[in-house]
Amino acid sequence: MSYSKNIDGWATYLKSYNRLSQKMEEKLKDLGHPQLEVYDVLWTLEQASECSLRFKELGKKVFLTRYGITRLVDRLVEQGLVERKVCESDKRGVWARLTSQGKKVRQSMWKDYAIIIKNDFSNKLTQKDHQDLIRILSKVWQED
Amino acid sequence: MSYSKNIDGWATYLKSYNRLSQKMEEKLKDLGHPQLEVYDVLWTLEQASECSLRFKELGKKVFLTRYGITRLVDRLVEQGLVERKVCESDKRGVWARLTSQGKKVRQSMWKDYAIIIKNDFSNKLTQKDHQDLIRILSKVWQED
DNA sequence: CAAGATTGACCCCTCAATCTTC
DNA sequence: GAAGATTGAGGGGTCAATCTTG
Repeated sequence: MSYSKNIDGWATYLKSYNRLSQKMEEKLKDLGHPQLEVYDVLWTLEQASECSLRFKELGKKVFLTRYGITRLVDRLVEQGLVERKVCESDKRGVWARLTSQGKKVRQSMWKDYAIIIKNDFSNKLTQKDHQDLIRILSKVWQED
Repeated sequence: MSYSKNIDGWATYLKSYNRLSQKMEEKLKDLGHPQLEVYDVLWTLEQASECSLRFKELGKKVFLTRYGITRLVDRLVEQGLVERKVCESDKRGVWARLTSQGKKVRQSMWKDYAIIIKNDFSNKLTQKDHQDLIRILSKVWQED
């Protein structure tokens, strides 16, 4: 993948992300934590009002495709990290709600995750690097 | 994920990559192409001397874990894109070699992939952005 | 019929166990 | 016994078909 300078940017982006995220996920797993996707769901719910979101909304906010949401949440329900509740005002919808157990698990993950992020990512960059990176990546992707 | 400025950098990196790569993969799929992982393997082989690599080497150069290599290559062999050959000097090893059909498929993918990269990534950044991005991301990850 | 979610079938990945060759 | 690769079982993603409610 080295046809031109512009392509090299993409190649570096692709490769650095995959290498780094794989390495970090491995560390989390070795510490007995769930995958990053689980963290993403738990954290997304915790940020929401009353720790609740409709499946539809949750699917949009999380990185996963909407296909996976039902089954992923099912697993979290089995583990007691999330509750589900049919929406009363529109019975087509379903709410997912973070349980107190779910909050504990997220906090426990964060304790290690934060250290990993700092060691493998943040501490390798200067403040200006961070600013530049955010500015540049925001150009190729904007929040919904 | 907004505990501090340093964490925000990671969060932006994570989210931008997942959103963008998902969108680009979708476009490739809609055009009837295989997944990016397949491109990665074909291109890695094409760059190698005589379009051949040992499985071990291929697994290291590609983003995937080594676990997936046997089965992924099996699929590519079934599709006639790759050949396999036992290594004569060390019969524990196996060589994977890109076929002419595999070259054609990679070129066909690249025709569309290059356009997608330019539209969704390269053209949104300045030359300096590209340089900065490569410089920054190289700090968090160095090639083997 | 549309929206939201679930299900079934299929595909692929993961990991540990295994096989062959060194 | 170690290195390189394969296999089987189980987990999980993907997509189309389906079900329910609006």
